[in-house]
Amino acid sequence: MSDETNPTTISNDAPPHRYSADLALDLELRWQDWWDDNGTFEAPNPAGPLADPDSVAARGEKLFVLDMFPYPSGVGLHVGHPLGFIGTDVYSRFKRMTGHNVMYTMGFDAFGLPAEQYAVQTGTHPAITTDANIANMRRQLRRLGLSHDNRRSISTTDPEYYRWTQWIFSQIFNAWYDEEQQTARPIDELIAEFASGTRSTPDGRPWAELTAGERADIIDDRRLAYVSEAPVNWCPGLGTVVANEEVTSDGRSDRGNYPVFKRNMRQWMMRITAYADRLIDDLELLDWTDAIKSMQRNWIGRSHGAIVHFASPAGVITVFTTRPDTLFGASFMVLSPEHPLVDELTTPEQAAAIDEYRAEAGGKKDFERQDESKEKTGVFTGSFATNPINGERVPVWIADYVLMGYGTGAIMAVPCGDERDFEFATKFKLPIPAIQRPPRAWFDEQAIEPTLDTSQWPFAYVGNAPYVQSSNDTLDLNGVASVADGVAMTNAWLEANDAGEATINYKLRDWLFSRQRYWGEPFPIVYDAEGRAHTLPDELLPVELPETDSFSPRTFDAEDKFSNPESPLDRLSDWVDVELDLGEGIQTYRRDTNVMPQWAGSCWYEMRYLDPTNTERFVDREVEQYWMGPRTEVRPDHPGGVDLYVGGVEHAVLHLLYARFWHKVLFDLGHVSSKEPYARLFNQGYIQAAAFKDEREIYVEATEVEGDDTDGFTFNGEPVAREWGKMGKSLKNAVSPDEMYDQYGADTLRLYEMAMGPLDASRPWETSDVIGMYRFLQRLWRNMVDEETGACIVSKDPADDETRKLLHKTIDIVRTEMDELRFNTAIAKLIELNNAVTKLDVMPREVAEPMVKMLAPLVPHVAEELWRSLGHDGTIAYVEFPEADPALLVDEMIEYPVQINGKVRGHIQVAADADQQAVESAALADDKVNASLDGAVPKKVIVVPGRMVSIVI
RNA sequence: GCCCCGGUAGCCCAAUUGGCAGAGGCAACGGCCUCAAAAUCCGUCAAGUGUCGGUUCGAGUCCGACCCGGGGCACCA
Repeated sequence: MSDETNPTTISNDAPPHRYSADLALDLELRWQDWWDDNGTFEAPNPAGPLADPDSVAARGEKLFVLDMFPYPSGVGLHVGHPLGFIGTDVYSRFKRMTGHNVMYTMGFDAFGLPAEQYAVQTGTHPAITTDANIANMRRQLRRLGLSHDNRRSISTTDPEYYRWTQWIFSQIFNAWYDEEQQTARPIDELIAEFASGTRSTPDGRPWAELTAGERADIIDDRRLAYVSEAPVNWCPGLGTVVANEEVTSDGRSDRGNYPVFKRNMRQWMMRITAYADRLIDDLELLDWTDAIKSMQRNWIGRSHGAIVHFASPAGVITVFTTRPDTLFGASFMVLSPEHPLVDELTTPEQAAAIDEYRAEAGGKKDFERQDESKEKTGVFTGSFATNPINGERVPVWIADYVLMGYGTGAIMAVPCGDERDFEFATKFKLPIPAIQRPPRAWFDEQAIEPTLDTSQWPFAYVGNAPYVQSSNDTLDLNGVASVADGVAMTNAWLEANDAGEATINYKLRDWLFSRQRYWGEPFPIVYDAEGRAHTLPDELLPVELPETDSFSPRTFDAEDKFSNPESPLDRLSDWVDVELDLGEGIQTYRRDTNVMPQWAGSCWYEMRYLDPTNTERFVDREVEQYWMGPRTEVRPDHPGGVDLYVGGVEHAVLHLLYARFWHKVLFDLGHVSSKEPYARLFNQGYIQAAAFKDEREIYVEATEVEGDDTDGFTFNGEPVAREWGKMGKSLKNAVSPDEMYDQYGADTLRLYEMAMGPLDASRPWETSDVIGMYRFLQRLWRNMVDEETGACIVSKDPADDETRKLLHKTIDIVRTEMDELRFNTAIAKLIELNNAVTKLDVMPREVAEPMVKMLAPLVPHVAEELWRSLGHDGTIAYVEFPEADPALLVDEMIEYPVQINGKVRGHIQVAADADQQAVESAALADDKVNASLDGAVPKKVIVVPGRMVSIVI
């Protein structure tokens, strides 16, 4: 952009004290320094190293405002990133002015793949690039004027931080889940129960008779963090395993988009499934959007049902079903091709077909098998099982529509009531006995006569309907009114006959917690000569990430699913082998060479903000209680946690689920008083931006595109197509905040981002719109400061009544809107007030002072400057926010619109305290109304007090 | 296919939750200033609320069906 067309470039004759980008730059940098020098935004703690109890008392009610933990990216910020940060800053500043002690800071989630991949490419140690990226991001954020308590900023990569991440891991490792008490407990208590005999061992032998190894096996099986040989997601392209939550629905890694394969491997797992019920049930206590809650419920996937045992030549086959009441209709069984009983069930005649099918299924990725549109396939094993409810002999098949990873990996097929089973039965000519009589309407819809001959049915009937052919000697469902009753009766029968029982099944799997990478937290684990895992004692933490030049895991051809992970730490034998005394005398141990996933550091970071320098504990108890303790005055079952958590919706089932899980473990073990980390969650929208593709479908630099909607867009004279997408490098449509600072200053950028729409809505970025907010600040400035001399020009004369009323109405609305995070409407009201004052000859001080206070949260730099200009010392940050005088909010006269049959036909002025009869009389006396009535007699007159009059004729 | 959001002037967005469709900003147009222009300033214009139907004295708002856009889930037994 050339200087001639830059709207903010001040020409030579511009007044010296006009609010310009240069002036904004000057005062913004000055105030940012001032805030830092004076520790303006340091929040006092009630106890611990940052204790300042007097100040805590003086500040008022506590409030913890939190942004989602940012990753310090190497490419820097674009204007889409700070949307939420500006929102939390405005809110924090507002709350400080309304009597709150606000906890507000920001740290960096700095472990992870991008820094490591960059290190591999450039040979620079990830610690160096990470530090540089953090420094750059701190600079960009500081330039925005965010009111962070900088003493509390942390990085997950700092050994003083990950020391406590490792400590928490040790706590989880040394804990087990007591299903009866529904709580995690220290593992020592489990050992004590076994030792004392209050809990019997799995095989019943006394604890004292077990070998050390047998005892350890029993204990290790119960830990909340455990090593297991289980199917995991192996990603050769990344050279590491990844969690279920990190695999996209098309079977690729969410980072890097590489294929992911199911492989059995020995890996660390976290027993998050123990918390499945509490993670669902406690959603009730949270002030989160229904969208996020339903995503979490969906991911955990709790379904109530029953397991049913079918006898077979290979032993009992257990299935999970949500409809045990349909057991009479189970006419065959289907096992997943991977089911362990398949070999034994397969008859010699069927062996070849089964082998072929299993080889084929095994060669497919999960997502290929889950393609719903594809036709059902399967092979008969040759064996039959026995349906326990009616003794029928049912054929056992295998098919890839049954997944080993859900339920028991085997189903009872009820083709008349399940569409998948119906398709399968139809294709393979298996019997489809009817066990419900569908309603007449259902047959009418299919345009067939009602019949129980299922060969006439086009598909399965799913729903509530009377049972038929559903009885044996001891159970009769025929005539039972509802599915719920049928289920209950069948469950009772199953239990009475040892054929199954009611149960709950979850989609959620345990969390795969180890990664074969370099740039992450090392595990605080060593293995003894028998290969048994031990936690290191707390005094040996942190286990620092060893120095090396070779940060890369061995990666493989992305499709090479038979490759094996090789962690970078494996290669560091000096580090791996370690001599320690863990109570058995000095011995040689081998360190665990995995690192933790990136999510580990973000599972508890908000608590470290509270007490960042504490060397005794991850957070002081009293400090945690103060900032995050349950607020029963808000609601009796308040779970505690952060008061306002702002971030994007993309972490719905990753970070938010993992962090809740860790927090609950810490709660159970008595380390924190809050049972949830984030009491209120607000999902901010995204800033989208136009992106342009040329005819080769390649994105072109958006800033260099010319043209508009109606005439079409061109790039270098060639036509290009517009689309909307998330702002970013890949779409070549990023706008850097630095550009905005140069052109307008940070206050204008802040104001624009807050004014362009509600915080939770996604909206397109329009650089050309930013100038509106800049003009507003310019007008505001001009109303208070002489553009020639820089002198304050507000008048000490009182405001006229009308202006005063407008001021108080504005105060009233702005207070409410800011409290509700509706900054866009608050800004509109402030502009309206300023526009009204602009029309006056002078700005009265009576308006100027409250106006500056109201603007202080939004545009803090210019507000501080004007506050000084108005003759005040110090900062405006803790000045009390204006309160409206209720007497000035009511008008003496009210204008009522008068409707006749729904159309506005006139207006009347009535005293505000007039009763309904008086309003009605005034309406009927109005000339225009009478003219419209034209002699007609009103049938009805409706007076809505304070609103309108409606006449029906 | 299922579950969430959202659809209001050319554009971004308001509308006290059933009460006069407009608060604010951009753009456009006109004017002041200027030799001229930019910037600033002053003023003006603009949609009947995605579609169809219903409830009501009165519907952007409530109900029903559908269309479009964004997000999430999906052979989960």
